[in-house]
Amino acid sequence: MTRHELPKAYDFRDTESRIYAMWEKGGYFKPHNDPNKPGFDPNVKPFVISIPPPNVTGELHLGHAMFVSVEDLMIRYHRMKGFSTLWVPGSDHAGIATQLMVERDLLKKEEVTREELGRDEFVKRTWDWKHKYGGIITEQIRRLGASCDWDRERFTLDDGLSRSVREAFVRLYEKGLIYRGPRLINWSPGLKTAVSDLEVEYSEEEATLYYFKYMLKAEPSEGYIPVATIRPETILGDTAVAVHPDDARYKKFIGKTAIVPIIGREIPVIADEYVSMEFGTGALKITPGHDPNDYAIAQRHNLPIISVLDQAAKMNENGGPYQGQDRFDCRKNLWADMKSAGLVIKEEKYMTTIPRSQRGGEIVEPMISTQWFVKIGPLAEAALAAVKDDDIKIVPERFEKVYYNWLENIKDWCISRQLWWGHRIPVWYCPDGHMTTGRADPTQCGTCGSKDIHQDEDVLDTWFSSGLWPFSTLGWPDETPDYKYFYPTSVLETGYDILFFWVARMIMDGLEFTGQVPFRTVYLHGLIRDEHGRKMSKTYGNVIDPLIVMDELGTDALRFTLLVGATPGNDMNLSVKKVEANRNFANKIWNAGRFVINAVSSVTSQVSGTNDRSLNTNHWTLADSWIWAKMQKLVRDVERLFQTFQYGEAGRQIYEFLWCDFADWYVEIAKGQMAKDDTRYSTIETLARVLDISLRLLHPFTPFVTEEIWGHLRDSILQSRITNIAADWPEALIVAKWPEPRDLEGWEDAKVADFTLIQEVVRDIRNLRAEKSVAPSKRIAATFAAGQQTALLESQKSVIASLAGLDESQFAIQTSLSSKPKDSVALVIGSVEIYLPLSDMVDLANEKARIEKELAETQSHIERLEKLLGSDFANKAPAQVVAKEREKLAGYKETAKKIKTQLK
RNA sequence: GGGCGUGUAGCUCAGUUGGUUAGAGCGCUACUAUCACACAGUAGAAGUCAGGGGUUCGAGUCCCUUCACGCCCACCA
Repeated sequence: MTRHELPKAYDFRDTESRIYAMWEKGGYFKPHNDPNKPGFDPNVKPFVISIPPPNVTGELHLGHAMFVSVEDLMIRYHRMKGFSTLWVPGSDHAGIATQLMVERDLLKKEEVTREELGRDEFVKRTWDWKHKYGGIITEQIRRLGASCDWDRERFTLDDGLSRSVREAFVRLYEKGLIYRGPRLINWSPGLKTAVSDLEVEYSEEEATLYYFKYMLKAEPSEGYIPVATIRPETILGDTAVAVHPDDARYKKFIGKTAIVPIIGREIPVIADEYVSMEFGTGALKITPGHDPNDYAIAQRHNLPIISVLDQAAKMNENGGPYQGQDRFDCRKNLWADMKSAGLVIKEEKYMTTIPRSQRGGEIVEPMISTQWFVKIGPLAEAALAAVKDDDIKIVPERFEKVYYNWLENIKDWCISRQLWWGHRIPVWYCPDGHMTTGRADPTQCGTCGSKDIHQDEDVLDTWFSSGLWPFSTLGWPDETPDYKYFYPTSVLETGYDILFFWVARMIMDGLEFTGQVPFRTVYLHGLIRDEHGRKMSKTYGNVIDPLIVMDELGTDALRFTLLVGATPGNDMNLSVKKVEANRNFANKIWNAGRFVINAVSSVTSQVSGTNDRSLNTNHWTLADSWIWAKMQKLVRDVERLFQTFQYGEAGRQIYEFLWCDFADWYVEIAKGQMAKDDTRYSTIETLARVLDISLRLLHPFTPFVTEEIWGHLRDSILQSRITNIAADWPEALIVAKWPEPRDLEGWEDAKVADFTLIQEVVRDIRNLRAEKSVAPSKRIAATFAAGQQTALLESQKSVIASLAGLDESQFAIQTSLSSKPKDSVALVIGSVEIYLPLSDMVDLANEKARIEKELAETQSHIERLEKLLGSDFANKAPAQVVAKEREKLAGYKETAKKIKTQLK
């Protein structure tokens, strides 16, 4: 069978889609041990991740690329380790975001508002939108190489998940953990809905602090109380003026009556310790309808609550003459009127925190509104305990503190939203106001039997359904085979920015509804910023589009960059340059692979000693032993690093091994070894073995190029006459076995040390040649006086010759020399002296300077080490460490001695 | 106000049980179209590991402290 020549450069465009289709068609993304299929073995360990469901309306951004890279790495690693892996994909209906997008679209295309369409029609249109565009994001996630089980894909509004939501709501309701009532909540006037505390962002901004007079009733001699506010329009909703009980200035006013400016309403002056005497004027206007602190004070003093804003944040009927005005217009007008009335004291610029909507950025108003809440205390306690008791581990650990802090101070969760797109609250009201809920839609009031019932108009916060995600996607509340086998999931991986929004809520919900933690480990990745650490934003124009990056540089390059450039929990700065570097790495893998594959394919005749699948180290050259020892060390290190979630470091080490050890050194030496009959086949075997293992280790990072090359390697091996390669060769790398760390056999350290000396010799000669401007193609003669290393160097003569550009026919290695060869320059490495006949090309004076410089360097090392070894170090440091330093010292001393003889 | 993170080569960053010559990529300098790869190779220059103090035989790594930048949480009008 003839094979096509592999192209010189890796063509990821052609490869990626083909490979992905092959994986999907092969069914490799499915758990190999499926509880729904015959032959299921409950003893096989599952490894499960629920995808953080992207917004169904979303477009792929780097955050998605990050989580897919990390999660796919975890999944692929465990799949290769033999776990029955399941990665559940899906998307989130994203209430507000989606509704807004569809609204905008309708307005643009049909010039129609949702109110004009009506609720049913609007929801239908939104579903149409979802069916049309909902697949885009999942298609884009496939491009990243995500090995999700797409047959188990879920959507937070699909029938099954809607049933989970219903079940969860009813359970909480029945337990008394859900209640409805008027409370002060965050209101978004633009969206006309309540939002939760988490959806409000506070920004430090300059505002105006308005000082004015709160006039007192009765005799004018009693005067006024000065008060300051940032929001004058709320004066209209004041129901008290508060001062500190011990405040000498205002004590006399406590219990008196104040007059609300312009509208003339009478309100009491009260005393409350909350008021700070030092701050502002020391007196506080109390607007319980529009300020959380004032609300709390009003509760204590039984004050009435007056709302002055409507849903669009315009002044309502309590706004007196300002009714109908926008909140900011009212502020201006009211202040002007107060000025005319002589009530104004002064205005001051003031830095303060302004609450803004996370979506849209408009100023959020605290408002009294009737909403649904989850009594979160009991849930939070359990969630707190789960992490404290180590049932759940958070990586990196420092986020546990953040998590504790949030849960310890958590407030009830407002779960109702005045939207149309979402899970409608499953509660029905009769004309008498009785509430009825249930797992099925009721036909009559559960209290009075009235058939005249209507469902609550609100929908649930999107995060209510997201909180159930790890188990709702597996079939809960039914005890499905999937749920029983795959739940709890293994790792929850996401950005630290949604620790509260999502992770904490899943933990609370998981414990509440399933009685188990929803996952064992939380792995938090950082946020991606631009190359200078700035947030990526459209206004800055510094957004990197992962789709474009993948088009231009390949998916593997992007994935490797995100995985290797990041530390868990730390933000990462990304630049296209980095991705380019990793595109080069993919190409390096490709070409190293191409070399090995060609070598394997070149073996067309039966090789003796085949079918020996064990390693026969006796036939190995030094380089063979060295690369094998390095390889095994890498396998051990990668395993250790993976176990501790240090994926970046693992990736770096594989990169370094493949590029520096394997490609730069071993492959170069292999070229020579393959030219000789006695080492040809064992060299090809070693090349193939090392490449195979490297590709396996690298596969979770760069799945496409490794799969492609491995496939060619596999074919070439199965077709060649070399059969004694100890490896399993399944049909695809994605399901190949993860390399198991081997025990050390004892010879490794010595071989590595020997090879390191060869590397030093080669490097020093190359260095000298470069320094002396010897043409790289020129082969030069050499004489070695190698002392104890004579046998070693003699055995590596051709390796040294080819790598250092020596002429093997004029290359002598002796134990010692009676005299220094004439017209030569010398190098000294420990006890090895190297003479190169270059003196015709060099200035002898310079040459002397070079040697003197080397001597000086060596002697400084000697001094340093002698000092070190003369100190307490020798007594107190571990013997091994001391011995290592002693060895070094001996080496330097040897070098110095030899150099000195040169100078004579 | 509380908590956390970061500060290592010109740039972007690694460096997890403290081991004595601090690494990578990019960029820079010189050389090389050699038969895996110029998306490459070889060689090189470049760092008082933010400052100070401490623990230790030994500190980029642990402790204290100062400075700079960033983030999160929090009800002071």
